Amino acid sequence: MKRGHSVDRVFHALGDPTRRAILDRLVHAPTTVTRLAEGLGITLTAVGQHLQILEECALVRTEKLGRVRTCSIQYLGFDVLEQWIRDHRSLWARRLDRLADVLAEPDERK
Amino acid sequence: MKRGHSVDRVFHALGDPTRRAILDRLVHAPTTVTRLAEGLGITLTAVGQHLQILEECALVRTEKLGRVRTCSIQYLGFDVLEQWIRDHRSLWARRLDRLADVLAEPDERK
DNA sequence: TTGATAGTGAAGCTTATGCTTCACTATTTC
DNA sequence: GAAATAGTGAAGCATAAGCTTCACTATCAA
Repeated sequence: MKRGHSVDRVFHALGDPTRRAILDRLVHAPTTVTRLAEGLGITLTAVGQHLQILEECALVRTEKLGRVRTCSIQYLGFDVLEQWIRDHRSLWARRLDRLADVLAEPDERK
Repeated sequence: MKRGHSVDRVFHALGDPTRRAILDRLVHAPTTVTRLAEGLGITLTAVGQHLQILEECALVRTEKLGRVRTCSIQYLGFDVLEQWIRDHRSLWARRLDRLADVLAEPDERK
């Protein structure tokens, strides 16, 4: 599927438990592809596929030195996520305010 | 797929753009299944399926009165999401602190 | 009571997703 | 240089996800 917008990609990336497990791991310390694969009990290839997705939405950054690729968490993607929540919270709050206004209006019933 | 934990379900639910579109709609005001279907250009059935998922992870609450089901946003699910981010941020911060400690240590090189 | 309206349930279709295997390329290390 | 190590790429596979259609139920309205 074509994932256009960044919000879209971040949520899609985080929708998978294995990818969140990778982040759980990286949040403690950077690590290599092989170590991730060992910890998760999946192949190197599978990890590589997840990493690609995580990199595309700026949740992870990787760097290859020699033959070993080191992965670390990147907070850019998380910011997108937080912004989304903030936006929704503010709309939600505004709606509650409107509701409060209505309720606060003088009782016009007879 | 069996979705066990609530974090798991919330992220999975939010991973789909149509479901986020539903929330975008509901954050402004509660609405009915039919209206949602019209706005999204999909069938009532499809909306019903999405609603079930959104309800299961406490992102939406619905109530059927007569023959019409009214859907409204529910913030319980969002709390799970925010908590997850907070947890990761704090771990991330701790890691940066450790790094800072290391960097702050008196230079022992000769 | 007849007809329209609002939604539900089951089945099936198509595409996406997560994973594996196998072959292959770089790097180290002995 | 030979053997081990770290990772990549292409192909394929099973399952899941998102939809639709069609048949059906429940409610409201004339």
